[in-house]
Amino acid sequence: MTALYQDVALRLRRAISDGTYPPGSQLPSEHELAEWFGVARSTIRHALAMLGEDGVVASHRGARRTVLAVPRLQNFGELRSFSLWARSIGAEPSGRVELLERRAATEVQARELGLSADDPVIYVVRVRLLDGKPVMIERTAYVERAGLLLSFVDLERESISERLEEHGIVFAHAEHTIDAVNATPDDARLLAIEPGLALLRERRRATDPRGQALEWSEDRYVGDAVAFTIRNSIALSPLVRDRAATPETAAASTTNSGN
Amino acid sequence: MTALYQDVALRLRRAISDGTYPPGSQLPSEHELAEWFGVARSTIRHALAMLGEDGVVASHRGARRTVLAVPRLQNFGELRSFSLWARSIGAEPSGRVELLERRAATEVQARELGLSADDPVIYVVRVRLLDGKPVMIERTAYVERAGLLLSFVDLERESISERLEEHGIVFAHAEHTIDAVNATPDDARLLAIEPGLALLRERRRATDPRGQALEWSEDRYVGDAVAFTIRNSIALSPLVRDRAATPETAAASTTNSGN
DNA sequence: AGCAGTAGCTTGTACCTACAAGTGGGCCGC
DNA sequence: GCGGCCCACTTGTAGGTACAAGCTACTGCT
Repeated sequence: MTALYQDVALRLRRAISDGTYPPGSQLPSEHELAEWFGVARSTIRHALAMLGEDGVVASHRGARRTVLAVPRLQNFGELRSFSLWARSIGAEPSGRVELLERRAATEVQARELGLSADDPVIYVVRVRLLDGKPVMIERTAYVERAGLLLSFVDLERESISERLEEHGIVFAHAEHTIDAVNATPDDARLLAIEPGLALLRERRRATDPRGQALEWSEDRYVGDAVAFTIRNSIALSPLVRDRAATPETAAASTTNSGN
Repeated sequence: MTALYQDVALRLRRAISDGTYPPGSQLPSEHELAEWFGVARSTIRHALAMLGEDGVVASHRGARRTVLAVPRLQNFGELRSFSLWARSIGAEPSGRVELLERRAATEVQARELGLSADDPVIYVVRVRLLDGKPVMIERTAYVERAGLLLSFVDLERESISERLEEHGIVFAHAEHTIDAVNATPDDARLLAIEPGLALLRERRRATDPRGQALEWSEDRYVGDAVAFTIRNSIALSPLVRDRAATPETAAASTTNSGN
């Protein structure tokens, strides 16, 4: 079912996690690993490449691979889904729907979702809670195809993305832009915090496997509740530093209705 | 000099950038590309895998690859180096050193850099400016090996990382943790902003190719000047959502001296 | 003892074959 | 006309060979 190289990668991950190859130590050579696992060197290399992408091992021509860090288990689903993430850290997620309506896309939404002006979107504002404490406001515009399925979802308790996947809507790629904003009076009310507190803002565009946009979201996290972590390296750097939020998106996102 | 697959990847990137294969369109098959470029299919696959890691193309068994987005040129160096990044967006970077001293590592610094308690670090506080406007405070602890070379660097004008690489100190991996904090009075004074303004905080641990820690830094960006962007996908997700800054690091980083 | 040169090991690159798994369009029958 | 089936095409997986490039440890010379 799963590919051989994925199985090998998983077993290597486990070997690193359980201390067989602690951070700072060197891995056996590709040749040795291939012999032990009974696979070709190319398969071992494929598996090790995955660990390299996750920043778990470093490699250099001529020298054996070095273990950089213990692998983190978080996957794409946990990143996109608040519910999945919450449960993975042992907290109880819940949600409170502030707004749910079908309406014409704003200019920003149309551009980000690849729609024409005034095409309809499903707009949802939810406050997300961890163990009953509000930690995030989620203002999401779904394309009609995905959004219409929301009527089948119990938004207060269920994970939207989990249910959508059951209906054949699969989130496969995402682009996240992260900056910091002060809480507006509206934000403060919804999150039960002081106005002006620093919030971590994540604007996210998620697409299906074909690259068709499915949602555009503006999430605001309470600063002392959540952080994002990225690993990168010379070989692989998915993180980009940008200049300034553009004025129109900054202005458009200061109210509930303008996202 | 450069590897074949890197050359192919570059040419494909350019073909996407210049509109030959616009976002949403489909790429030629691996077979066709291999023939056109005069290389093996495995080489084409290697190149396409790189584009996939950058979120530029999506691929699925059975169907041709889809172009997701125009590639961004930013590389690892531009992410680590404020100077390189600034010049790449056409702005003039500069810096103002507020503090530079050799002193014993704090508990946090020792843990992050893999040092023993009271091992010395070189601690630098710099305000970074874009076209003369302060946008970031950088509070960095260097391990002695790297930090001692700082005496050769003109900190007001030059890029630390560029000069260190000339001396054989190479930054190869980094782990970034991003959250939001309100500007302390100290931050506000250094950045010439109002206290309490939302700042984007990036804590960064960078290592050499072997995984040996070189620096631990806490950078604070003015929220409306800089944002970070990440692309990820089901296959590759270097981004991780974390719970809360730990109390000790949050407390330790509220003053100049405590980083 | 100390140093330089080298031989062997290790990873990187490039090529190849073969087959599996999944897509999509065209053809055929109804 | 329309729906279902099938086949050609496309990507994914797994294996292999050969050689290049770079590191390390050892040998042997001074």
